[in-house]
Amino acid sequence: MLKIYDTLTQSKREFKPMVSGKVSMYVCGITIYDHCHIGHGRTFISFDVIARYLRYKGYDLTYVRNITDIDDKIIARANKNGESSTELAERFTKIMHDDFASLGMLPPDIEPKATESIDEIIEMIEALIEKNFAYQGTNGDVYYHVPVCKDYGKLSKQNIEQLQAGERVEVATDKKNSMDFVLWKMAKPDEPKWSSPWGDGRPGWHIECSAMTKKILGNQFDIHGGGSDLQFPHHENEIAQSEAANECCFANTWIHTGMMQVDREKMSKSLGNFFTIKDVLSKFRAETVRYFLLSSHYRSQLNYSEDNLKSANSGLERFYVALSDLDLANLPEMDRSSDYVKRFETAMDDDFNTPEAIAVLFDVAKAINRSKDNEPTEALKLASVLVGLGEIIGIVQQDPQTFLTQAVGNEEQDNEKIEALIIERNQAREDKNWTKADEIRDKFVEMNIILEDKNGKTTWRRG
RNA sequence: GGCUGGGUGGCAGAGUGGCCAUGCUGCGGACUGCAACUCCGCCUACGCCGGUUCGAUUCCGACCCCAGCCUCCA
Repeated sequence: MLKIYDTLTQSKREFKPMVSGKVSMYVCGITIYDHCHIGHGRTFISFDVIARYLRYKGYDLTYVRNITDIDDKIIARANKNGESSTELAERFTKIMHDDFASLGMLPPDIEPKATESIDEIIEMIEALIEKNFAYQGTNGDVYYHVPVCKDYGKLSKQNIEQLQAGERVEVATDKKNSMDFVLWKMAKPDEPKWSSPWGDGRPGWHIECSAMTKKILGNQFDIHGGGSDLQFPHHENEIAQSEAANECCFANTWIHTGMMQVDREKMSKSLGNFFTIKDVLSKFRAETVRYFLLSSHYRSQLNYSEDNLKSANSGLERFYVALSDLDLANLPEMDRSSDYVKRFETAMDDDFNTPEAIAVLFDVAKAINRSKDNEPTEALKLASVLVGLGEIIGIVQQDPQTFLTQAVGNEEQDNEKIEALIIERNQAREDKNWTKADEIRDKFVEMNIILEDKNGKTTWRRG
């Protein structure tokens, strides 16, 4: 039985989709104007694993992840670069796709863009005005009037009075209430714009997600996710807009991921303490990064550090060392009734507990190592479990030798030279010239390469 | 100030009212020409103070500390 922690009710609840066997999931993607950093990677890898596991459980999943491709920051950056906001957004969308793919993420089923949903956005704003949840200010901007929403704050457990008490000084606007937020913003000269009943302009932040969920998944759907920093105000405002406009409950389960930290501080653009996915991939293998991101629970904060990445790499090597020397080409089907599989599923059923699930994989690896020499059939069966379970979370899918010998990040790939030196050393060993053999091995150490003499064969891997 | 989440062994990180987490590192042993890998074994834990209980790291209360949100944010 799958249980998911729901932010709205602050509890783990048994997951029951609205339509038996089908799941609709909407995840807030990014506002695209720059490179993605590893914090983005963390969130979307979490949802990648959630999507993979839902499918493994047999659900027919529709996974939607949007792109917000029009917003003040995009316009500002495009102006600075001397390109159009469309060009900027398209350029970085491509880069994002590459980055996400290199981390082993499967693409979402649908990836809607705000600029392709303007009609739906306008329709929803019209509905909100008609139902008296929104109004047009004297400057032409259209606002959502928060005090009209009687349960505003239910997701983030805030109430309006407290929020107003803590509000920061802001420039004068013609909002009726300081909590009111923009639905439609009038265009200034030379800004991108779409025509609307209120004048040429663009959608405010928040409304695009309400419009896109409705367009693609309907008024109500199973899962809505995103980073925990979106809980307030973004998701709170989505709820306010959608439930008012649709007169219907919005998402049934809310999933929020924990923030990546650097030196115990949130990684963010404004603090400048971020590492882009490309930065990290220049130093570590993509699979190591993925494993690192899954090695803590998706809801907890995760501290970025190179030591943690190195430790993650060592852990992953353990899996591949266990799999090496096995006839992986003839792997049997994974036996889903195996105890390991059951333990893995129990862990994942408990709010996608990947650290616990990975612990099961290490137990499988140990069992493989024990049986490798004397029970090859058993070892191969266990290997099928390791590879099969690894696939569900997107790790341990490479050829072991490839993983263990591939160059890391910026390292030079010089396998031929390595193989030649190994032959030279083995000749020395045959001649019982231990001094020379050890000298050659010292060279390898300098190259950060570890040799292993096993069963009369020498293999190597990068340390 | 309000609202959330959290404080576990050298590090990372799960979890549980009484029994092994797991990984990385370190130490001892087996294996090895020597190593490496692997296997076997070992080490130091549950922020602090009370309470409930036969028994609490796990439940309750107070306190201390950390992070996130309350501005754009994954």
